[in-house]
Amino acid sequence: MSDTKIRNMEEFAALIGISRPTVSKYFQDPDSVRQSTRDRIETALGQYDYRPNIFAVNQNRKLTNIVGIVVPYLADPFFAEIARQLEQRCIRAGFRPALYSAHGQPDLEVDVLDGLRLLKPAGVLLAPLGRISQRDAIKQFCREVPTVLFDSNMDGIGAAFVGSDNFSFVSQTVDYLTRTGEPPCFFEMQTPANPNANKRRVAYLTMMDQLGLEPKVYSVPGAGWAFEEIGREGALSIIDAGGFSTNTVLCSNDRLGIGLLSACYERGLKVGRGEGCDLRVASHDDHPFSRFTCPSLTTAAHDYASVANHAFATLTELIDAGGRFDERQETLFTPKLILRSSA
Amino acid sequence: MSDTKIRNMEEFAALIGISRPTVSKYFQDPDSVRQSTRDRIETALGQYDYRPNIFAVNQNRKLTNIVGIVVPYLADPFFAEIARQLEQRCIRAGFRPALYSAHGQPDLEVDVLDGLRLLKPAGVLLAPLGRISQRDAIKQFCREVPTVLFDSNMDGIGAAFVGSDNFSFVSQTVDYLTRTGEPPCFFEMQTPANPNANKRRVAYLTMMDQLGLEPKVYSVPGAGWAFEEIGREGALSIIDAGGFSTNTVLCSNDRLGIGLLSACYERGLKVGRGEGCDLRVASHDDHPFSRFTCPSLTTAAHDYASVANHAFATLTELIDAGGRFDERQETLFTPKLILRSSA
DNA sequence: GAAGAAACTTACCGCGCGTCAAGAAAAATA
DNA sequence: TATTTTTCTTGACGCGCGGTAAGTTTCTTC
Repeated sequence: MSDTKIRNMEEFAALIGISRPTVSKYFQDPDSVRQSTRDRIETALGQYDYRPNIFAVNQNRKLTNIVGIVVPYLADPFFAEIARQLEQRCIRAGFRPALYSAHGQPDLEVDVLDGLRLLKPAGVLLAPLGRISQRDAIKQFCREVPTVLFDSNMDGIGAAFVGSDNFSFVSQTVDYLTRTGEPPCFFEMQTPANPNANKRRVAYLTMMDQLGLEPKVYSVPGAGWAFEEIGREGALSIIDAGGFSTNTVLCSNDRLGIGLLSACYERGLKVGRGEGCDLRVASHDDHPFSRFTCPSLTTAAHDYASVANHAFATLTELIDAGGRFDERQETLFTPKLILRSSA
Repeated sequence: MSDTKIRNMEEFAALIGISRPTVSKYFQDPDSVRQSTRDRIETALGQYDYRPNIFAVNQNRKLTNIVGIVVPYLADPFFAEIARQLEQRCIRAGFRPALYSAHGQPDLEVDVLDGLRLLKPAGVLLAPLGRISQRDAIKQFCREVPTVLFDSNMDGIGAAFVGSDNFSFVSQTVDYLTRTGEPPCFFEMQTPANPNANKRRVAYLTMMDQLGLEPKVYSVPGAGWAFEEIGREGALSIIDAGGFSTNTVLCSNDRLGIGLLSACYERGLKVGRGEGCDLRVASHDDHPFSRFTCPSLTTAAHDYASVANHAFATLTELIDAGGRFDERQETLFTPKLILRSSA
């Protein structure tokens, strides 16, 4: 590696005796130049430390090779995990991923999108906050930037949506629980941040109705993203007020479930499906930590890999199609029931 | 909000009857123009949807207002949390945070830094992978870009380091555990990814030596970032081989501890400090979920807020100082013992 | 070897903004 | 009002690259 400082493409081209336009062509598509010149450029790249100036490159492009990834709350391991998978797919496909979190705040979500728009990204993978999102701002953004929504759907917004089938989540867990013991009551947040929670409650009510069973929903107070704490506090109240109506609790999501397990432990309730257990607890999402809870959490798992794969594949399709689909696509993946020890 | 599309600063300036250089000055420092012109510009900004082109702006700057934040593994809630706090401080201070994860891979860490260098960031907050980092590449990066390391120190690299005092972590937990029961054995990974783990082991050995007690270290096999799984598997082996040498286990970090708790539960060992408990378990970090484990985990907590505050403050100092300190600064914050039910 | 195709070179403009110098206008001070 | 100071305008250049047109060289193909 030579120490010669190269200031721009002109200098780099001169150094290896090739014209700048040819070098420029190479950087946009290495296959677009003759093999021999490609070799010369690439050996030079090994010798000298030159890479095109990102800002200059992107200034003249209608679109950059940046792909935005926006999640509602990155400190939630579910989103961290899905973001991780999306990022790696972007990198492998030659895009530059730019990862953002709305930190649970609708105004920050808009700020993030505003900032992202300036980057002229080739496309954006967006998991919106949901219910509290500033709908119009997001809609406007999606009109201007090729966007695929994931995890949380918003009617008519974005060129496509990729997520998991909330009804299937609940139908599988309810089915399993009713087959193997008392029918479940449903444990959720009063004011859930995203629409999946509502769909899950509706699915629960529908399933119970279909089975001819009496539904019972516990909506515990609390807002924000501290789900475990909300679940824990809510469960403590319920337990202290006499407990749940059945010995089987189905949580809207794993993080609430983790809080519930914590409350049960604190109150000396034994959770599980074996002899001498007081409560069965099941949940949804397959949160990265749900297999390490005590007891390990029976849950229905997102197909993380498929969601990430398909979301990214849909985005590249969308980009190739010029940023527009004739029809909005919606893809739901079927979750998978994971039996562990809690139910 | 008018629908007139504004293509550049020239048009925007013309529209409000101000010269482009003046508008440019405004965007670099709103206070640098007369109040009356500032008002005219800002009312226009409310009416029309114009913002300077990021790429064009940054092309002519030696440094941008981008602050890079790099963590070794974003799906680890500890890093997600600290990254979240750093990001918000950047935003509040008017920087554009750019968040990256090395996904646990040293080569990706180098790629991330290479990509970051092209962005000409004002500064970078870097938590390196540690032991497996490509030291020379990181050193070179730090020479070129004002960088503050956090969480994981690397001798002589970066202008400053901000982290937690590993010795204090361990001295507090060991002290507490020995005062209140049997002295602890130490539970760790064989090949820890980052240097904090080694410091904690050394601190344990030192403390035990000072107290005149016999140390006992369990180094369980495993590499990578699936700490819970590694802790769980390792603990299962130990338990099945006859158990720990004392009834008190001190884990190198909370994620290993979570795995250990999971193993204990599975084998029917009751963890806690009360009557009828088989094992006391304590740990370090105050992982976001450690208060929801069963039982809740006694641990020593990072002072997240102080680390984030001071790391960011140090970076702004560094930037103001032109990217160089006379002397490398190291700041360690004292962790805080958090007593919960596991020990 | 000639003809045609492919790949290259040279020369130039444009992108949107930072920045500077000179001069004009406005505001503050005397 | 006259003078100084501050702020603004005009005009121009440069940043590093994308892109194009016309001409030249190199590689195919028969």
